[in-house]
Amino acid sequence: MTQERYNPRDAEPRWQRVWAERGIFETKNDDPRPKYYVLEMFPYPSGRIHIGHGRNYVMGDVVARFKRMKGFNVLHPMGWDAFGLPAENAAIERNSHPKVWTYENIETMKAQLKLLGLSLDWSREIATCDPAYYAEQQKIFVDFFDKGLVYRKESEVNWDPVDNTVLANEQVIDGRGWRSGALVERRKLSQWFFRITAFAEELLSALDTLDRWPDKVRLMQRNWIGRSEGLSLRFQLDASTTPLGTSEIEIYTTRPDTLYGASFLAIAANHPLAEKLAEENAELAEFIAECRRGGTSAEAIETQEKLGFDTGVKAEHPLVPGWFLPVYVANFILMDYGTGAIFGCPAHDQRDLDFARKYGLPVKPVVLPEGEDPASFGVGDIAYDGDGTLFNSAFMDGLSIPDAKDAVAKRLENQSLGNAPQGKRQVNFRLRDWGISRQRYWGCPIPVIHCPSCGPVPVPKEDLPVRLPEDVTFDRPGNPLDRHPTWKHVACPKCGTAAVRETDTMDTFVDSSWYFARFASSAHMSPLAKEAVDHWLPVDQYIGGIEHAILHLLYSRFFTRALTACGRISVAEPFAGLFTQGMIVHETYKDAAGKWLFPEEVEKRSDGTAVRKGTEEPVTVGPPEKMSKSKKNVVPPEVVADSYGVDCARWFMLSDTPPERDSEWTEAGIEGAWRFAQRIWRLVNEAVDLAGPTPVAPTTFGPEATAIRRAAHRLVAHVAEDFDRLRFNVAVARVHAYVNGYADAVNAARARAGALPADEAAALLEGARMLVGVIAPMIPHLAEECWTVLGGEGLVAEAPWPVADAALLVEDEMTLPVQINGKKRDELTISATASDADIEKAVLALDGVARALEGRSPRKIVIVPKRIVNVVV
RNA sequence: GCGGGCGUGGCGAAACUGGUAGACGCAAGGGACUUAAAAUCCCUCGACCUUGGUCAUGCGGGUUCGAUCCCCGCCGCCCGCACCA
Repeated sequence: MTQERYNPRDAEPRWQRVWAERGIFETKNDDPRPKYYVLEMFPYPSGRIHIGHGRNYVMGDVVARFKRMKGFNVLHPMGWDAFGLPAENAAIERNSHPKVWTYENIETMKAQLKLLGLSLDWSREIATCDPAYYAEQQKIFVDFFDKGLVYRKESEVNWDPVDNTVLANEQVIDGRGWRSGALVERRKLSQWFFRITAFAEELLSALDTLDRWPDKVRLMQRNWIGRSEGLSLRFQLDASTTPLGTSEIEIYTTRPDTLYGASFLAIAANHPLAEKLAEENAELAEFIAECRRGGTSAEAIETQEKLGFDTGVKAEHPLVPGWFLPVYVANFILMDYGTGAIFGCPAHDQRDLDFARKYGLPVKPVVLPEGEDPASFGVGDIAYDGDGTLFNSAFMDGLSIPDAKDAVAKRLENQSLGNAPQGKRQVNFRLRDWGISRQRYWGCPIPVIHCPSCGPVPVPKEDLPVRLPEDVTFDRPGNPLDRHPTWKHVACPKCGTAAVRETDTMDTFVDSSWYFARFASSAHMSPLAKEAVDHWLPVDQYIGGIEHAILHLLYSRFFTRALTACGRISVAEPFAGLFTQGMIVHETYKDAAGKWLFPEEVEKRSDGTAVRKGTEEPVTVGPPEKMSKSKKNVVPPEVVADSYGVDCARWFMLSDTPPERDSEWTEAGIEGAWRFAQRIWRLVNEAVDLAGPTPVAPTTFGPEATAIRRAAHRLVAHVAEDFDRLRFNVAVARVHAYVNGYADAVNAARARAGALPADEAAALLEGARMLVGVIAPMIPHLAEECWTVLGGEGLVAEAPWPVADAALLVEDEMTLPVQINGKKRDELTISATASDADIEKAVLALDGVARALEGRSPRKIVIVPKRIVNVVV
């Protein structure tokens, strides 16, 4: 018999060739079987792939292969999120072109991905930087424009005053530009926005329909959208303290009930009133300039020291005539949220309290926690934001918080300021419209022409795409499109006068907000063919990193709605099922000089120390971290493919760690996978050897054969369940457990004198076939090899999922743990159909129970069906 | 700062989300086979007490016949925060 080792270096490329030659992963849109769309978030072509990228794709591949076996017409495509900042950085650093760099990376990474043996339909491959792709995106932009979903407004960017360029948030390090080191400031720019807030309510409420999304992601989106019900309220300003023309400030609050606890008003540094006041007030102007220092990110703004500036303006309390509150400009108030102005109630808001303490403002509690004495209750360093009853609040005294909110809203709705109600109930969202303008070259051009007489005019669809010019240089900072000698100069499509193109390009999140719909059309179809999109969407299983939980997924949900609103598609939600996988981490290594080393440069000693391979030079081993090029803790797929084979890598990636958690890549782990692969290969060969040529199917099975069959059928049923729930680590554990039992059966069969009875031979072969079917989605190459040995028909990649016989899954006996007062004292094995009375009787007869009872009589016996018995004394 | 998550043996974890805590794997130790090694196979493997117990799921409380799971309060680590993708 062939007891050679399984050789992945021979088998893996061979099977990959067979799959490719037969085109079995190329999906037809007109296939009558039920559809299943599985998609992993497409990669940014950053250079080279490492095994850490692979986990995502391998998990998707298991799903794709499993669903194929289950009889679905599976769509499993791949593409490239190819626009973005790193290509421009590479262009600057190595004086190459972003396009050249990007396509070189795509070529490399595609070859690497192919090594993994993924069942991808490469015929639908896309790259977002392909004009064929972004042409459609520009059409979508024009559709959105026509539908009123695009508009222009001013918003702030990170400005590097030395390089005179806009910086991304990640390019701002500790408030300074990453190249120039200059202090970054916020600067206003006119930019394009998608009106995502038009769908805020729906994006929120539809989260309830996404029952195959992780709760945590839905919660994050809910909080991000941040619907709140509150009151918008206008404060009259003391005319003697304000410049002409400003007589009021409008604020938004979700806590109007605390209005009697107000001690100040605060407005954003870029609030129109602040800017107007600054014209007359040099000190304030200086303060505002100070506020503008630093980046635009919420993180930067909210972690900086809270500062305020008393403008001298006084605002009259709407409920207490003659009570004036000071108006501050504060660096933590965001112009983008609400009205860019708040009233501060220090007793019941921590940020307001910190501010009040800093500037010596009064702190007056108006909500009394239950059980506190109104005479003595005070607030120290911690604001009270809990439940309670209103006090110190005139007509609201004694009311609950919700009742007080209602009462004060009613009062202010009926109170006039100017000719309008002073207060208005208002639903507010934290979600802001999506700014898509980027002052960069390597992105999709925004198809707009700015005409001096017509204003911004969308480029007519027949003139699309607006192509990126390729003759650009990156020898100085700024956007090459803007300084290109000819590209932007065009005639206005409306009136023909000399006009200029928009030189901003789109946020790369736009590219990834519809790519999943692009895959629905095969290569020769139009890029967003409605029929195809409506057929394939939603994606049945989407897999990607948790870092995309909010932005990418929310933008994609918006796009689906906006495209539907434009009549381009009819889809409610883009992703019916979502799974967020963890990263692969690896130890890091540094040599004596502190330089990072690749894992293959390091030799680990049995005493736990490590040295540089082939030397005595000590190496410092660091804790496992996310695989990254910069720290060199990466394992390239080629290295694995050339040694253990990619099946072992796939098996290892699926083993042990739950897929949503980070998983550590270790040499020992991959060795374990190798041993297991060899073990399967040996067992399958041995089973074929023992059972001989395909035996006649027996009609009855003896106890040995039945035991083998029970285990196999149970394996099939359990693993199918595990795959459906994406619990790959549990599936792997089940396969291990099964193989342990199967090996025992093979050993027993071998030890048996004489020929193997036909029923056992048949059971062994069935057990092997089922095993191979079950592992096929996970380690497809080895499975094909085993399938051949077992005489399976065709390819296992195209074989149906094995069918588990329900009759073999039921147990006729059960073993119940027996507890006394919640501690396990004994076990009871009894017929699975035993009644509670039978169980009770049998339990009391147990030795362990009698011993534990020590003559006492049980007070109560809790019987949980098929689970446990607890005797309470 | 705000929002979200995670925490179980030496290590990765499992436990059908209220019912035997530690399945399965890795590492380690012992043994068999071998001239030897590799490979393979068998056994041991949370801690503490000499059977049987006691203690153990980050820490401290609570609810329950029973808590890794639910509630309250801490500690530590990770992710996101709108121009990284």
